[in-house]
Amino acid sequence: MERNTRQRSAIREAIAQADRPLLPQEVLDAAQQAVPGLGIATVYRNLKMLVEEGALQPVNLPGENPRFELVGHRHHHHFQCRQCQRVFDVHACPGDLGGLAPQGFTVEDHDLTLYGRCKDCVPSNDKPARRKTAEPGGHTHTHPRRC
Amino acid sequence: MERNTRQRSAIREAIAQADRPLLPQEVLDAAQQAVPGLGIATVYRNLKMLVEEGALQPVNLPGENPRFELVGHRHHHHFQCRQCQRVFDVHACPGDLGGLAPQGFTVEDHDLTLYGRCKDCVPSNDKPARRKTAEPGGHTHTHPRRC
DNA sequence: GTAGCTGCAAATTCTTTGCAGTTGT
DNA sequence: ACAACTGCAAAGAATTTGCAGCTAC
Repeated sequence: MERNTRQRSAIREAIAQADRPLLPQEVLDAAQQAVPGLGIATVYRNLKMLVEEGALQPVNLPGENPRFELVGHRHHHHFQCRQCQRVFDVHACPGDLGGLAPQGFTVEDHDLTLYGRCKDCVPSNDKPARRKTAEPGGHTHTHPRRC
Repeated sequence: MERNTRQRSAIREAIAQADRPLLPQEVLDAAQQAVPGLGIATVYRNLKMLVEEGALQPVNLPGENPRFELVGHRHHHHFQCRQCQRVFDVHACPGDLGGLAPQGFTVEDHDLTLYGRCKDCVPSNDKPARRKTAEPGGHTHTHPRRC
């Protein structure tokens, strides 16, 4: 049976409080406010459990490590700010994209990511809104051109 | 100055021959046909160089390790087969998506990934077309719902 | 009381880097 | 000749797993 530990509650709560998908490290930082001794392995284990039991859903963006958010947000996409690197939900969708694939291919689903500046990082503002996740050396950022 | 080694030629050639973006390991496998002793570190080093000099571009899909393809394909998107996991180019685009983001957000670019079955993996066929990249244990596959 | 959970440390996977030897030009 | 390049092995970063002790029920 599944238990209700301080750790699990703190992790679930950290994600519920956030207004955007969080990285495992961000979940750890937030949940440690409530449970100081909390370890990163426990965060990973609980994120996996919570996803499996349907409480959370992973948010995978191109070239980014997985983030996590509550389920219940129905089908939606994401926006990543090029300045502060944070990710936000976008509750809009271009609609049916079945016609875009080559002949003979069957399209079942799609993922869409928008890039630009978030409300807190208007183009003139050069300092990130809040913290900026340290840029891992190996990250090759794709900068897709305009359509 | 930049040199012309057997290794670099083999790597460039492997990618030029492929009809789809390749993972570093796939590049290694292909290039080793021409240069048996080739090491994976050399592949990574050359992929990085070739990207920096503008010969290659990285292809990042959600939750996937980076793949590489030749540049020159103008703005395009990608299709991943749910059966064989291979990735293909899609030379179509839904167009302007600037209207989808929340108030105050500025959209500069976008990434789109389609999921479904490729031509070789029609829905009735349960065996992957060719090789299937071993499924890394940690991979949380997002299965976005229909729009 | 005991199965489930936790923290720590070791293991994995993917990628990068240090180094000594090799090779284009 | 000599700087660029290569293979190997060690180092890194993100994530997973083994294990002995802890704790919710």
